[in-house]
Amino acid sequence: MARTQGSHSGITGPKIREAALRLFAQQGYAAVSMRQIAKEVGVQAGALYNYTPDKQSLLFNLMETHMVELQAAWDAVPRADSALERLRAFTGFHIRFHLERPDAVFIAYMELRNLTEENFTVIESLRRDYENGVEGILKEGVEQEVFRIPDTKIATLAVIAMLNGVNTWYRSEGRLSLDEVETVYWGMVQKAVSA
Amino acid sequence: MARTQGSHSGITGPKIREAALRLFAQQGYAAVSMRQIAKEVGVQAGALYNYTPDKQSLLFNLMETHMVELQAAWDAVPRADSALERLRAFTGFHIRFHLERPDAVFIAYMELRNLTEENFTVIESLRRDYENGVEGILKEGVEQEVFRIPDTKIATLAVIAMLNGVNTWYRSEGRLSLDEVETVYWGMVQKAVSA
DNA sequence: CTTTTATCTGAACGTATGTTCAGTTACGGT
DNA sequence: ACCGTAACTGAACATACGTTCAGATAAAAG
Repeated sequence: MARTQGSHSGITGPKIREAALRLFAQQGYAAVSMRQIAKEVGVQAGALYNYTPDKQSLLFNLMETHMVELQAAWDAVPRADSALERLRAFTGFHIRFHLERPDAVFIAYMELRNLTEENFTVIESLRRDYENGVEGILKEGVEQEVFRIPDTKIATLAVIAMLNGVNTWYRSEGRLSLDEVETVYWGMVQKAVSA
Repeated sequence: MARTQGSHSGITGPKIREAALRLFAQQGYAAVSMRQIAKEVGVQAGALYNYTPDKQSLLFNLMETHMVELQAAWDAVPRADSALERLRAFTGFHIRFHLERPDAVFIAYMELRNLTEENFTVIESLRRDYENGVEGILKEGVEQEVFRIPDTKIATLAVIAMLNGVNTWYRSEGRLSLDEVETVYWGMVQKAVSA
């Protein structure tokens, strides 16, 4: 047999990416085999190669898509009037965006070492772009003397690291609502950079 | 040939742990083979099994040692008088301890998913102990109204996440000295939890 | 010097890996 | 109704994996 009933090209591609995303996040890129992904999709391993040239491209594709979507989503957030308001908007955005995609976030941070050198360069560049956006807000706030931080680069990384931490513990059935989490974190971020 | 010249048991064991630590951190547990570790030590793969029952134990041993040492080192830091001073001491301690062992830190945070269920439980418990120590400081500060934070558990995780971020960017040849880094982070931590 | 023992080699075990490809099937277009 | 082709199978490829073990060797013990 070949080409099982009801199989359409438009459905297998996404299914592969979804399965790879979940499995890579759960077990790690190196620990997941192409056969494992194929099984999850309901297909033989060879069929995957109609959708990706190799395993590495599959990983890179997932990470690049995530980073591009992240940047696009942030660009789509209306630009607030003050640096303080922009930082608040960023805090909320970052938390929510990351909590909606725990697997992609996990992969984007943990599987960098499994990327080819060229692929790594691309992803790193996308990450730097995103970080620079945040640093821009901080710099502006420092100039206007609404923020006081000795080093905007470090502060940027510190804020992002702090916010990323949410993904390690937040559970939607948990004690706090998303709004509460956002409020708590905004309180800390705001104070941490305040003048 | 067997038992090459000058080989002593006291030297191969540590060499294996060092090689495994470095390789696991660089490439990930699943991506590193026993033969690769053996090559780094200058020995055949089979010889590793005189020092570890299997690959999993090697990983677990590294992680457990790291967590135990972390706790012991923090316990050895003299207890400061006020909650504020204790938090400052913790900030400095945590940054320095982690920067001295980037590989072990990386593994302890990234390879949890490659642990057996029982092994995972042990490591998680050790981590919780460490976190609880920090939360104790925050709780005390809140009671004495020197800190104001809506949720000490979240604040604990946020502070630790922020501090852990140092390891992703700090280079000893870089722009800032260790003391400067410590000062900058302490400034942010202090403000973030301040009343 | 002789014996014991810790340490390591080298080969082998069964299994799994990423990837390729000739062949097969079911769908889309005519 | 027929064909062309996109989509998939199933087997095969070379290579690598974790682990075991009989045998070899150098150091330690007597």
